[in-house]
Amino acid sequence: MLKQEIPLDRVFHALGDPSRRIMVERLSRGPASVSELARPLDMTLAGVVQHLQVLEASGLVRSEKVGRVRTCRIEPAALTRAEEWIGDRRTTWERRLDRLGDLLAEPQDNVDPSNRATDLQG
Amino acid sequence: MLKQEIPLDRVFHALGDPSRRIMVERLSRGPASVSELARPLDMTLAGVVQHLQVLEASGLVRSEKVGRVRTCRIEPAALTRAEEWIGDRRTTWERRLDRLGDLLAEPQDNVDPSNRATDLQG
DNA sequence: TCAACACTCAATCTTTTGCTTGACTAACGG
DNA sequence: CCGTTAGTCAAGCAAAAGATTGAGTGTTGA
Repeated sequence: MLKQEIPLDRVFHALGDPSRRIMVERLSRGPASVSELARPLDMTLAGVVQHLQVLEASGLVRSEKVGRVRTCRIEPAALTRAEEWIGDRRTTWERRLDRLGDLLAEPQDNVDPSNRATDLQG
Repeated sequence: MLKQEIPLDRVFHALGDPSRRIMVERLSRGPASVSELARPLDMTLAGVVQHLQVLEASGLVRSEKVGRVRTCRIEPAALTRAEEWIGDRRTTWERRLDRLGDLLAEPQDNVDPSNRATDLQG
């Protein structure tokens, strides 16, 4: 297995830096060399390489060197996992709000006390 | 406007910490007090409060104090913005791959040189 | 052949994080 | 009232992060 299931932790952490997000944005438009990634970044090349390492460790980016240029490309799977995590949270609270709505729609008299709205309010 | 457009930067940064993600997970299931949030977190209450501050600064969480208990609840909008950012990246590279597919499907002779696949490979 | 290019590596430095401790305040609850 | 609960605040501290510098390597193109 080449996909060694990198912790979501690293993915979000990697996305937490603005320079790295700019790099990801660029790479979503197509592969790029390290220098290309560095161009918009007011930072030394060495700095960019360090960000690149974080991105690779997070599984968001993959790169390979041919000759003297390293070509980087995005790894969609990692991005998708992060998106899914957020989506899961959304589904959770949406379902909660639905249940809350149902309870409020119910007639006041006829409520099973073992199924109160106690920890649903919000 | 109460929604003062918090930078995506803070949102991703906030999600980059595992303890904070656990807090967000808990809050997506419904509102909670600070102590409740602290329960699964092997950390002092003071530590949790600091994480909470980061979450509030990111717009992911809102809280209000009644009596001596502070009740925290999730702010879905911030989460959605992060999800959308990722979604936008996905759309960008999906479209790119589509264009690439079209080009590969095209007959070799009949290609407009001003519209080459040069920076589409990947 | 050789200068320019595209990195690469290691050391260093500063700032930001994540966390603790300890002292403090303000509700409850009996 | 007074002890417990629930949080708040300010230092302080070790570790991680973001960046720089400077020196070095392998490639490429003229």
